[in-house]
Amino acid sequence: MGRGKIVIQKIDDSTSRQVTFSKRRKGLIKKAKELAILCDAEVCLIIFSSTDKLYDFASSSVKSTIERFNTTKMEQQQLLNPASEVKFWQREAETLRQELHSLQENHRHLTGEQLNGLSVKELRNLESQLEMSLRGIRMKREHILTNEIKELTRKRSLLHHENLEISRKVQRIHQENVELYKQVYATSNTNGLGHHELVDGANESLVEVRLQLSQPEQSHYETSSNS
Amino acid sequence: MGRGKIVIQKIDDSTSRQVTFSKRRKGLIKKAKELAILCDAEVCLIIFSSTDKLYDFASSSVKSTIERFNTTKMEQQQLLNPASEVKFWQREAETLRQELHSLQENHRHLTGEQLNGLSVKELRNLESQLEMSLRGIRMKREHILTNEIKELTRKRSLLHHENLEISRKVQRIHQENVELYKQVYATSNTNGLGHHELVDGANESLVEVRLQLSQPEQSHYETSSNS
DNA sequence: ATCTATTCATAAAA
DNA sequence: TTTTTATGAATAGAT
Repeated sequence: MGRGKIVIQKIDDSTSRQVTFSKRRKGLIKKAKELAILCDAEVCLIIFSSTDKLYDFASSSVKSTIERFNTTKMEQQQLLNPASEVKFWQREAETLRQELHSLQENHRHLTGEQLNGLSVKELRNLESQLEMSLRGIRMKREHILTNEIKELTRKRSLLHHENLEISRKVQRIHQENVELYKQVYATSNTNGLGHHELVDGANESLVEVRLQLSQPEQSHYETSSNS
Repeated sequence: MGRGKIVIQKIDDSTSRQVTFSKRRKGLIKKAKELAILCDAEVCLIIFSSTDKLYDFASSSVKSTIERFNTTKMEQQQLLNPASEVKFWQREAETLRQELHSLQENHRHLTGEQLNGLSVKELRNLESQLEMSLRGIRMKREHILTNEIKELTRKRSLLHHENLEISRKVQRIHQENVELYKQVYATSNTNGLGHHELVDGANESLVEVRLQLSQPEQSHYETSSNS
């Protein structure tokens, strides 16, 4: 009941996990209260958050409900002790066996083996179950990819700025070289060196500097790092 | 969430109370499970029905959660003991004082005294709160009246049948009287009694019998018993 | 914390 | 109990 269906599995993002915990805890306690009042029941709810914080609710009191629980369990055991402990474990085993069986069957259905004897409705349910799982997996994947893309975009922008900075520096250095050349040309115009050779030399060093500085910090991602 | 809004108060009809208990218990346990999984929390739920039947759920186990609860409470007390027990009770008192205050204010609002300083939205909420209460009370009253009407209808029908039965009996007696008269008339046609007088006498006794039998068992309701 | 578009839970009836 | 259906509630995601 929200903007979209969700898959029931641990929420990865700790912030939204916290928010959901807050909301659902409130809802759960409200419903526990309502059950107690509407149906005249004794209800007790104990919740430990993932950060070990304790929340509880009890229609009478936690202490008395726990005591009643213990008493009831004791009585059940006493009723059991005389002779029928075997019966209890037989029933327990039967329950577990049934659960196991239905789970095995469900597993066979999910993997697509042994689909015989399923009605159209059951097949539809199966389909939606698989679609839900797929959706959960895809959401997770997309979430990871989105994060990676964000990170790459951030790095790209950083590199871009760095490059601009360096271009400016190189421009300045080039300008300085040109100035230097002019000075040298002006003061030693009579020696054997040609005008063009000196200018070409300045341009070469400029190119070298640009190539050296254009490869800062390698991305730690395995994807291509062309920006 | 159902075919109609309901008021949160003990359900009178034991059958629907049972049905609601069944459904809501299931829903509550489902939500407890979801909270545990989604938010990685430890959740434990203990429910005693109004017929003392025990239902429980725990994300790990009831026993371990109760132990953790006790441990946590102990620690809280130990942290409290050294010097700050006073603080605890101060906070407790402050909380209670605030609850009391807000309840008093709400009471004044509900009774219509002191409505100053309330926004339009708050007044709308107040209205709907009162409407809810009214609805609850009216539903209760109508339920009682419906039951009374049912009961009265049942009694009326009973009385009707009884009356029919008696009418038949009276008819029979009347017939017998007529037969008797005929016999008497036939065997002693010469005495001084007139024909009409005897027939009238039979009719009178018929009327008397009907009146006597038409008022069986008084209704135990305080309402008028005209059927 | 507040707002809504959605999904979910469930009251009533069968 | 369980299923069905119409509706009110809870809440996921966005703000």
